[in-house]
Amino acid sequence: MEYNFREIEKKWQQRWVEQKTYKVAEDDTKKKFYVLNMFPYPSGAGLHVGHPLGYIASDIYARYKRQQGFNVLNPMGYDAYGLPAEQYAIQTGQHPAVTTEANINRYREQLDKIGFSFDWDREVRTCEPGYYHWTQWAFQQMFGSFYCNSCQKAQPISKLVEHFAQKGTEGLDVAQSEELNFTADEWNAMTEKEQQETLMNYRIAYLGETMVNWCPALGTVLANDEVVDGVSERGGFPVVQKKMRQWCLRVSAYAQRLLDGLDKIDWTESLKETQKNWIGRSEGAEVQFRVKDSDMEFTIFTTRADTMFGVTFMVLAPESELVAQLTTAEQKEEVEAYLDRTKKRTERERIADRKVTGVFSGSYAINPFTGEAVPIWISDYVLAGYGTGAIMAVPAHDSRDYAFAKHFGLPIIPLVEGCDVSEESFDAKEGIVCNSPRRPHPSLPQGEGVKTSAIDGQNNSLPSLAEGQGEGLVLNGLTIKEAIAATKKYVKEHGLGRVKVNFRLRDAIFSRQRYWGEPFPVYYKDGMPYMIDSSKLPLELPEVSKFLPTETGEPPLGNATKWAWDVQKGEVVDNTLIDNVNVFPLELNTMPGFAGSSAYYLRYMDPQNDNALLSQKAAGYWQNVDLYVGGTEHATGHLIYSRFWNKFLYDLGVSMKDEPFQKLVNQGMIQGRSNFVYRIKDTNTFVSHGLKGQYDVTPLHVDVNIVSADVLDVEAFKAWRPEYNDAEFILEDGKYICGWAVEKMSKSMFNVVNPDMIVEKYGADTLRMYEMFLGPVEQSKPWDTNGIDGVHRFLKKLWGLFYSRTDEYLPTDVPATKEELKCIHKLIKKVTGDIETFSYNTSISAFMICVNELIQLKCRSTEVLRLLTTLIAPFAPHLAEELWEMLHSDGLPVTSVCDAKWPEYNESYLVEDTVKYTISFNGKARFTLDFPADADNATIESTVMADEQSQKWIEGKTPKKVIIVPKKIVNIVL
RNA sequence: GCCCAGAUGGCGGAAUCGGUAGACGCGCUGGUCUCAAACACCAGUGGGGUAACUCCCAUCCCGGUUCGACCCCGGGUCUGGGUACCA
Repeated sequence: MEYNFREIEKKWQQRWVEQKTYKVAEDDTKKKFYVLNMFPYPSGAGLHVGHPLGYIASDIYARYKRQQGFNVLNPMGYDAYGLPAEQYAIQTGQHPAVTTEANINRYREQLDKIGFSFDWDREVRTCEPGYYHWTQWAFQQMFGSFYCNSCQKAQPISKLVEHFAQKGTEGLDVAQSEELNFTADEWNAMTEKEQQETLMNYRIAYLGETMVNWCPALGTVLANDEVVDGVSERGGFPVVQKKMRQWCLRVSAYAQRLLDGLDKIDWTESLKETQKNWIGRSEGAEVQFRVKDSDMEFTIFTTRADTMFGVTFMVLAPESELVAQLTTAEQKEEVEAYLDRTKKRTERERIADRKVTGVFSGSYAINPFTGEAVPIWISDYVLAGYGTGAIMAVPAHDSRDYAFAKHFGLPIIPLVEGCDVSEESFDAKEGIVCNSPRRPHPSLPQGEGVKTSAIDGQNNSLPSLAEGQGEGLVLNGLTIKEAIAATKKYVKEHGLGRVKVNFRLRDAIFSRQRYWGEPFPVYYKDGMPYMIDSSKLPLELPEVSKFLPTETGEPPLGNATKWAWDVQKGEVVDNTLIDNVNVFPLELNTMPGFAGSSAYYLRYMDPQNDNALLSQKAAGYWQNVDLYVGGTEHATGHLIYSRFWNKFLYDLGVSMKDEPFQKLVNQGMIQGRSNFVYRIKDTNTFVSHGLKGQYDVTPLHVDVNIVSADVLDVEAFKAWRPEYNDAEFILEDGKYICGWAVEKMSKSMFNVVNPDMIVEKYGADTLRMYEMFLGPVEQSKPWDTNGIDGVHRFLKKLWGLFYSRTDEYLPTDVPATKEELKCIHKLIKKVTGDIETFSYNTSISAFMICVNELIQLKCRSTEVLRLLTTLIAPFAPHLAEELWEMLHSDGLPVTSVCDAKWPEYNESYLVEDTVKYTISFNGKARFTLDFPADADNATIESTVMADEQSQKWIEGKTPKKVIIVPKKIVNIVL
């Protein structure tokens, strides 16, 4: 009987469905294990061979854990909202729901062929009301919460309102957009609208006026991680900066917790590093600068407090509110021209063109340490969104300030002993501080009302600072680190500013001007947003006549005619009924892609629950994800957002764990292996790869599916495209050899390999094992169908242990021999260890070696074959089920191999009788000798010394040293 | 620019603690079977010299530590990824 994979796979896939083999439920008698894949966006192109890589890896692990007795949750679903379906809808009028559904069905069909152990009863789709109900609910909870810094936790906004009513902002330590100060009386005197607007400053989901990445071509805003090199990640359209009122999530409030949490989870160091950089914690100081001839003051942030004596100018971001206040009348025109110019530049232009630009505001700031008046400039190298949007420039020790100073001829004052700043700035934080304090700089006038900090000649007297500011500061002689600390302390003690930690992580912009996303459960009354009653959720996405923005530039939901909220009835009603008394307009924006993917892992725990995101019981049992498998491209998007989202839900008591994904494995990308043919220029003649050097040729991509082992199927090529019908070929050795290259797998390179085709030709088990055999899961590697025969051959060999070529069923109840047991126990040890470390490729090698050995040994033992079948079940589940069934044809009750207990190896079978030692002289290996496994060092040494071959190498010398490494090597140093 | 990861045969990749390279598979070469091809099976396969045991050279480059280095340390080259005026 042949290994008929088609029949076997069909049979078992059917049986798994019928018997609901992979259905899981909470079971208090078993320990849980939660395996999760990053759910796919169902694109129109279907799956290629790279997509299932991670799913196969996690499926193997899930099956392995199940065999170890764990209750394994291994769900799958679809991230169903997204731009491509909407773009397609705009072009064709086809409703995104329709295309999405069709794509999902295609994905499902493809996935089902591969034999995953998913519990499909738990499937989620982010675009379904039953799912996005809870996305909307979470948003409402964020709207109704603020973040308390002192208790490090989200709190109900009502607590804050109470605090304001009693104490105003006094004693408040909370996350906020800007620092507000008001008294209880002032709060109580505010109108409803004023109070609501004030609360926006604190809510975790808030409506904020922010600079956004506006993509005119897509007609929407994009999050920072959706913008790559100044163009949109999807489509590659230009992006400009624009100020808009948008929903935002106060992710920044959680910055410290997001950073600290990284220490508690089992992710790769490089991914943690990426997140650390993205969060970007920096410790520094905020220092106040007075404006000369004015009572104005402004604050800057610096991490280099030690460079206070090197400040020679100040710079404001063009978008800073200070610009208008500090621009003098005579500079006004020039400043406005500059602002206009910078506003017009797209993000991309700014990146491409790093010219130094800037304009003088006309005002001066007074350095509180030197009393000098330094000019205030405006330049786009300072960002409005970071720190305070204003900096003190120290050209000697910051390369950007240096470039600016050189360009505009501003003074440069070095502050580190022996540093040379004639050509470039000295940015390193090492060396000994000098010039602090120092003599006044001749080109920097003294500010009014501030005493001089002059040092006369060699007199090292302290500089006197602004009146009432106490003792001066001496940094000279300190290391930079010490100087930073000393200055911070001084700043704090003298009320010049405060010590401050800043984060690079920004709040997430949560509005998208799109149709195909979750609608906000929000209506507007008097210009202020209100949440619709949570008992009325979900608020379903309305139908629209077209998917483009309206003529007035409103988002696509502006096209909906039934998109108003009747507060009395608690339902969506026709827009014509809007009276702003009982019926109000609904929000027209929708939520971004990451909204639906931020808590889906929680929903899998209890996917059909209509009363809550999930029950406390389900949450208590499943806790969090034990193993999360997905691509590294989500490092600064999804993996930040969902950690934030989970922490918020944790604060609410909904999620049980502070971190959602305990262990994370990043699967590598599968690249395509493209093939090329070489057309001789201006002809229809193609020359084989080895001879192309003799002609002037154009390489052309050729469909990899008509190439086998780099040999072109010439007839198939002629049939591929009409223009090649009469193509001619110059062959080598009678074959047309193609060139190849590793590229991204994509249609345009004709290198897409479809898993269905592989399954059809070789079977799912071969596909699964081959994908794992290609190399380590974490590594990117090219797909090369050529190697697949080896794995397929192995499965046939495995089958051959059960059926001879003459269709004789081989296994019998003969006792296993010592060699067979040794062989199989070695395998148990190897495979168990490999699965734990995701080294599936080496496990598969071990399987091949073991099966070959068993064939050599003519193994017939059911005992051994049962163990072998158990071990291979996670890798090749269909075949294993079939073999398992055959092994139980003796009348024993047949259960699925999925529940076959994972075996433990017995060390006693693995013990070797003798051990090989390599004998080396002066580190050069010469020969080997066998010793009994329990021989001691003294015996080994004396035997080696007496050995004839050794004597040849020793040549009568007395060895200086003899090193015996257990079971490996004897080295004799002469 | 900064941060991270990596570099081993013709190819994908092995090598647990530093233990004397190249597991396993592909490809290639030769053989068996066949009218022939495919499949299958057997043998060989890092490079170089030799009739041969054996020997020499080989894990990106240079240097170091060690009896011994793909592995540890220092310097450099290249490739991939992240990030980009974050003060």
